Amino acid sequence: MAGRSDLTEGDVPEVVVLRLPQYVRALADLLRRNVQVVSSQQLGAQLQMTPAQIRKDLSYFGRFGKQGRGYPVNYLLGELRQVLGLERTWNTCLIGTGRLGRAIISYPGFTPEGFNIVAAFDAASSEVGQTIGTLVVQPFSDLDSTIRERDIRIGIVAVPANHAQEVIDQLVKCDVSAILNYAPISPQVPEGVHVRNIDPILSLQSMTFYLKVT
Amino acid sequence: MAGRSDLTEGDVPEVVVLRLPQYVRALADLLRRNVQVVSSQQLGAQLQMTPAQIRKDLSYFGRFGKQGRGYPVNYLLGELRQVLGLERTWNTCLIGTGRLGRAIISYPGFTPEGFNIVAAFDAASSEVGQTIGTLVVQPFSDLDSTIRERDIRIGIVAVPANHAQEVIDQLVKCDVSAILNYAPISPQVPEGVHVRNIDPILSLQSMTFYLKVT
DNA sequence: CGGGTTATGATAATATTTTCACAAGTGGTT
DNA sequence: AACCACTTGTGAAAATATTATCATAACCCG
Repeated sequence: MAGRSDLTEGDVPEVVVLRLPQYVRALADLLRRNVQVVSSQQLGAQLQMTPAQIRKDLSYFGRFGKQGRGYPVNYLLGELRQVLGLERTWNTCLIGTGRLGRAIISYPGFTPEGFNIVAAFDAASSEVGQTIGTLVVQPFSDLDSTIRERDIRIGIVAVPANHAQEVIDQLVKCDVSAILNYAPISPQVPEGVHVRNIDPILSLQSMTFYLKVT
Repeated sequence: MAGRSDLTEGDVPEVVVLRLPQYVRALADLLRRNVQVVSSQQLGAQLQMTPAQIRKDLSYFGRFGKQGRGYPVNYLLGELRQVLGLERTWNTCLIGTGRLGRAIISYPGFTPEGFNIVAAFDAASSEVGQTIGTLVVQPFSDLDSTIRERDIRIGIVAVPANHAQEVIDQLVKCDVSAILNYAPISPQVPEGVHVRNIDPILSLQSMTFYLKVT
């Protein structure tokens, strides 16, 4: 017991966890601009939140700032990356190599952030065997063995809506407990499995509510 | 005063508005499967929420159900679509015609939901004039006039991070008050402007928090 | 080296959101 | 016509989340 971490994951509210990556990104920006120290005030202005909220969020994980000064950007960034588990890389697999799946594979933003798509799967035999970038599309029958061999903990789902739930069930069966879902459904998953939906339609529809009046 | 609507947009919590599109989608599914009536219990099971929450949410907008029966699917769907402003189509414009922007244009999911991308803009003169699908890429100098002529109320931002804020500022200046932002930044916008960020990296990073332990 | 300034971290006060619990309505059955 | 199984809508309570406050620590500067 070195005395460091008492960061009890269990009792951190999920809303807080959802905000942490934003802090990480803001801090990385500041670092790039050579800022050494930042106050909750400044961060709050940048992210459009109250300073109090930022301080409260951070206080779940430790005491990173100094009174009268603010937070050392580099140090806080490192600590938050630690907390989020970003100081390593994560292997992911993609399911569905249609138009969307291919766009995801060729999206250059994942790798620099430590997320590697190391396998791609598709149901269509016409897709299987094709090369996309550096990946060869595999059949579903490979799913379980590949996930375990390559220690894949995150699945990215890009299949049509009518197949998404079964694909997600498959992933869960392979002990994948983090799923980034691009299919336009609300997946049902057992507790302990985390899902984030990427769904531009829902986003748009929640904005038209505010537009409709005028 | 016909007596119908007292749906005061102002005091509906935003969390509720964010959930409404999910209800709409679930109901559309049910309708497709020819289900006539659904209870909050069943809807809740499908969406993994509590029945109480669903009833409470719906009650902000009216009384759509019948005791002992549940909600008429078709009727409730129509009402919610009304509430969200989905009984019309919305013109949108896309800014940024790089890899991501092109993928967005060719995504077939927007049109059936009533969101039409009717204009595309890019800063690069090499892009301007090119044809993507049915669109001709326009220069930024056209932004304001096109937005007003075509009554565009929604902007879709797919430019690199370092230009996203200025593009968003531009859109706001053209009175666009709903922005779907694909750039990996936290945009700053005046109040009254609505932003939804599509950001797979943030989504992934908020899941690794729960994975990191094991 | 000490007074002035600043901004944290902790806690208290609000505000918001979710859940609970139940009266009351519905439709079917006997 | 009385009963029953079911489910809504809604106040009230409980749980969460946000914001305000403030004592105190760290730094700066003359």
